[in-house]
Amino acid sequence: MNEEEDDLRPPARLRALTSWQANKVSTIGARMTARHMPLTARSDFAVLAALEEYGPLSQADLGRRLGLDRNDVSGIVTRLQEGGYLDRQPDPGDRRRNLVTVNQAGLRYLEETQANADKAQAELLAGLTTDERRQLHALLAKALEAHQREPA
Amino acid sequence: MNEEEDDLRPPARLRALTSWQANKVSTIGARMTARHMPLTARSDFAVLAALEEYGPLSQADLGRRLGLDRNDVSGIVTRLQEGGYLDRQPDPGDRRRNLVTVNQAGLRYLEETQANADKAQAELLAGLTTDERRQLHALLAKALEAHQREPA
DNA sequence: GGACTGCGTTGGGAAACCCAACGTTGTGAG
DNA sequence: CTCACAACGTTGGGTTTCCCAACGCAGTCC
Repeated sequence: MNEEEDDLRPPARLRALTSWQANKVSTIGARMTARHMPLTARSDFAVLAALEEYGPLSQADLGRRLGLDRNDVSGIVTRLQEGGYLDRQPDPGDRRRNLVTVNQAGLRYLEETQANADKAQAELLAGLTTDERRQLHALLAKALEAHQREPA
Repeated sequence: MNEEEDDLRPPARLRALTSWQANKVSTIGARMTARHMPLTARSDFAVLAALEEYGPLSQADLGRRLGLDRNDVSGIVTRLQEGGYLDRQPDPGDRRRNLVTVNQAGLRYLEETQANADKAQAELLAGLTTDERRQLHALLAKALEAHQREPA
């Protein structure tokens, strides 16, 4: 009967907006992610990846690197600390700061989360060839470059 | 002093994730949008665009077309109705449904929002050439196609 | 020493997403 | 014709992300 089964498409005005597309891709990515891990693991992943790559950081630096607000970083770090994945100690050289350091458990958790993220990623990009995935990645990276110095 | 000013980059593990990129692009898009209109106008735009393109729809159909939850559609439609942008009446043929119809004010509001969305879009994609924008749009569209039949 | 700034924390608001329940209304099977 | 079932709209709730504002404390620069 319904000769146009997949005519359930969003309106053209929406499909024309790249920002709407990006939002949809992001949402679907979150759904794929949620199938492999709790959503909070995304923030954990970001923080742990930053600590692994750049070494001990203050929470403010973490926020700047990840584009997160200070208060959100505070919450994430507290959660990770309570989970035993990192250590938080006042910086001896600047006692305003908390020096945040990953430990072994954190690195293990990071790898585990990376594996799950890769699975979600593969599902998200299922419709694209390897070349197309590379192109998409490059274009998104270039679009983001123009907004490096945004508020955070 | 700081020889690596733009070394404030997010960690490589994050930059490698297309889903993280898409999320960032989406967030920046929201920021650009917020500079031109209240954020709620995005949902308004989606609903009005669907009504304009497909004619009167039930709220459930709106949700399916836009990928929104029924309760969220309910709220948006209520807001738009209170703003005088659409009419909501029980479907005579199926009294479970609300038939939602755009009116003239709604169409005007749609065009106004479209103009603001275009401005935000231009700012979001400032770093890309026209060709790159086209490519990015096509790749995102293709990636989304593979997830047409998702939960909603 | 005093103004200024940065840090971490707390509290809060707005928006999107998702789930569960309820009463109402159609539909289809027995 | 009933009765079970499914769809609709509504309400309420929970979670996450992104912001903004304020506070007390610590460093910096004149």
